[in-house]
Formats: sequence, C-alpha cells, structure tokens
Amino acid sequence: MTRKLQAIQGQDGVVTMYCCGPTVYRDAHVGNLRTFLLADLLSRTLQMVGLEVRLVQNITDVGHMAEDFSDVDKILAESEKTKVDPFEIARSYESKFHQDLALLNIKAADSYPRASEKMNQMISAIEQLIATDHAYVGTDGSVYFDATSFPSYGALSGNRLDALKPGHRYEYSDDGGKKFHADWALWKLAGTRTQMIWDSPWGAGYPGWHIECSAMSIELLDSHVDLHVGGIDLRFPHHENERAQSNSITGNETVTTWVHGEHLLFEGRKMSKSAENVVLLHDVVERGLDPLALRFTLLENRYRSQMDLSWASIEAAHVTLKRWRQLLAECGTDLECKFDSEISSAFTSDLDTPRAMQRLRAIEKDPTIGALDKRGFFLFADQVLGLDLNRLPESRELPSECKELLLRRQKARSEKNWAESDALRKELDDLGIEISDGVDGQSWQWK
RNA sequence: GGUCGGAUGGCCGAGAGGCGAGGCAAGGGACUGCAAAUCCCUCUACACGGGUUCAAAUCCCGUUCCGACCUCCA
Repeated sequence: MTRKLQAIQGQDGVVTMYCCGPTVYRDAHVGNLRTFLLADLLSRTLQMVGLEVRLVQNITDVGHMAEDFSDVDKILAESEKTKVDPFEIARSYESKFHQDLALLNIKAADSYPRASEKMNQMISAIEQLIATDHAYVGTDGSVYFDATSFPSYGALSGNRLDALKPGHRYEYSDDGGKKFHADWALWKLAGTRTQMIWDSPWGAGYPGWHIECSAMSIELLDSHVDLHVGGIDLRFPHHENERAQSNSITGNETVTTWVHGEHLLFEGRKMSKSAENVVLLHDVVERGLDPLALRFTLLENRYRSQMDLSWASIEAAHVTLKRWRQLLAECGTDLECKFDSEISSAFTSDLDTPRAMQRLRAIEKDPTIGALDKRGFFLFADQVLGLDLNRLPESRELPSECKELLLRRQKARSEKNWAESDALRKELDDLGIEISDGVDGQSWQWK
C-alpha cells in the first residue's frame, strides 16, 4: 500500500480483478458507466499483453439502497408504490445494466454475484470478524466493525482515524449502537422492515454495504485481488472499510492495487439529480448517436482526471468514429492486427488512452503508411479501445420511397432544376439519408 | 478544520526541462450549380510573484482562485 503507481503482476499469468457496482435501485448513468469502462479497459489491456483476467463484478441488490441522507430504501419504496416485488424491481435494473454494458462494448465479467445470494458468505465473514475481536454486537443489537482494531485504517484514503470527526452533516439514526463514530455496520437488524431481510445469528436483518465486497472477493477470487476498481467516491469509506474487513479476515493485504476512476461532470457540473444533468446511455441513443461515440469521448480523457462531458463532445466523437470506420472499410478486409509500440505503450502506461487516440489520428493522416498497415494499426488499437472500428457502414436496405426520391433528384439535377434538387435533398435528409454530389453524380449513405 | 487534486488559446483538452499535441468552434481558400463531406491555410496559451538552470508550461518556494473526499454516491 503505497498510494503510488505500481506495475500489475498477477500470478502464473492470471490477474484477478474486482469491480464495485452497480447498485440496482435506479438506472446507471454515464458516469457510473465510465467506471465500468475503466475495468473493461484494464482487462483488455492485460489481455493484450498476454495475461489472463478473472473479473468479478458484484450486483448490490440489497442493503445499500438509499440515495440521499433520508435512509429510505429506494427499492422498498418503489415496491410499496408499484406493488411489484422488490427483487423483481432490482432484477429489471440489473438487466438494463447489462444492456448498457453491451451497448458500450464492455466485455462481460466472469461472474456477477448478487449480494442477496451471498448471505451465507457474508454472515460467516461477520462471524469470523466477531471471533477475532474486529467486530462486536452493539447496544442496539446490530453488528459493527471496530475501526480501532485495524491499525492501518486510513492508509488507502489518506484519512487518519483521529482526524475523522463525528459526521457533522448527519448521523445514521440506526447507528446509535456503535462504540466509536468511525465504526460501521456489518449487520443491521430488521427493525420495522419485513421485506429483503434474512435470518442471522444476531436476528433477522440485512447486511451492511461494505461487507458484500469483502465476502465476494474472498470467496470468488481465492482471497486475493490483484486489481480492485471503483469510482473515486468509493475510496472512502467503502474501500477503506472493505480493506479493513478483508485484511482482518485473510490476515494479508488482500488487494494489491486499487484503481479509482475520477468523476464525470456534465456540462461543468457533477452529474446529479438535483443538478438535473443526469445522462443515461439511453439518452445518447435517443439523440441518434452511436453509443460507442460515448465510449470514444470517454477514451479521449484519462481515467483519473475529472472530465467534463458535453453533447458537443459526443457529437464530435460520433462523426470521427464514422470516419474511422469508413477509412478501415476502404483499406480492405484483412483482419490481421499490426503491432504499434506507441499505442501499446500508451495503454500500458497507466492506461493513457488519449495518447493512443492521438496516435491513431496521426496514423490516419500519415501518407507514408499503406492501407493495409493503417488498417492493421487501427485493428490493433481497437482490441483495447473496443470501438468496433471494423464495423461496416450501415447497409440497411433503402426503402422504395427513398429510391424514388433519389431517382427524381438525379433527374432534376440532370435538368439543372436546382430548386427541386435541393428540396429533394432536404426531404431525404429528414429520412436519415445523407446526399453527397461528386463528379460521378450523387451518392448517399445512412446518417 | 483535515486530506488530496487542479489552474494551458473562443471552448475541450495532452504535455517527458530544450524542435508550438490534438480536437471542436471560428475565419480564409480549393472543390461544388449550391451545399455536405474532404483537403489546405490562419489565429494561439501556459493563474500570479519569486527561485533553480545555459534553458521552465514542466522542477522548488510562496500567493490567489477552483474542485474532490471527510461516514449518501461510479
């Protein structure tokens, strides 16, 4: 634990990765997706250099479902309102999450364990922590982790236990049973809840948020995580607490490297409900933009810099993406990748995707590079970029109505009836067809 | 108050002490019936004050401003 850049190693050619999220009480917005993309880019880069990756990403479908300080469980509230089973609601958000990943070309993880299905593992993790005096049953009957029992608490986030003041912003009303303000709940008693609760040695209730990641990574990745990914806001308290729990259970430094993705802003402000600037992938698609144009834009910024997203930047990416695909199509059909050391080292240098993108722009313009090589370099980069650069321009069948319009325009042009020709161009444009007039007459393509 | 990041042209953004990243927008030109697309050209910056150095956007010190996290969050 150094808080410095370090090389990723893994064991026997296998790297174990764990990525936090999502919480399935609402749609994942593009900021959430940026973090999941980070895990994908890391995984693709490791595979590029010949390592095998085992990636686990948890689905938080219970226990950590409050969006603000109100402590209202979003799923239970929605269930109350719509009379739909809470697990059904969680599953529907979960399936939307998978759809979003697919649209962004994020490769599927090896497993997506659900918190609700790992109760036994969490309960036995908590039992172990109690047995080793890292946890205790509070005066309210809930179980808490004893922060002072873990000497290096704070090493990950840079916080010091003695500098962490009792939250002046608010305090959990149900955390009254703690001994120390920095302690956190491992198991919360059900109280008035009747749904999404489980039996445990301490009574019916539900797990605290942080314990699921410890329990799952220990079980599914054999007690060792080479690379742990999450958003910057999870560094504290979530990852700090997870580290304390996991290390207390395994007796080792469970996670070798923590990687945190920075926040995404939208048009200058942090994406949030109150700022009314939450953007979903669905919104991108609805504007007629390729979802991979979002991926493109995200790749043009370093993962650990705060980035300001805007519609203008996605639209610009959409155009460039189309141009690159066109370029590749013109350069043949060969599927051979061609190694480029600059691109490769950009990826392996702390995931410098902007530099890789810049290199591609240079290759695109370079007249001394032949078509086959150009194609090869782009395909090589696309292994990590995941932009479907080899996708052919859309070949959707032209409706007869449009064919008719095209013929009429051709005729108008031959008669130099420019007014008619321009009107028809506009009409076709509205139908999603882009016209260009060259020396060989008019040609068209889908926008 | 504690901890950690930032500040680069109209905008977004890379920058490895030493040949002005790149993109978007804008303007001009080529091409075009006119457009679109494409190509060419143009404009141009390192928050402020010191210091180190032959040489600083880059390293050091100070100042100002902005942001993030400090028990909700990707």
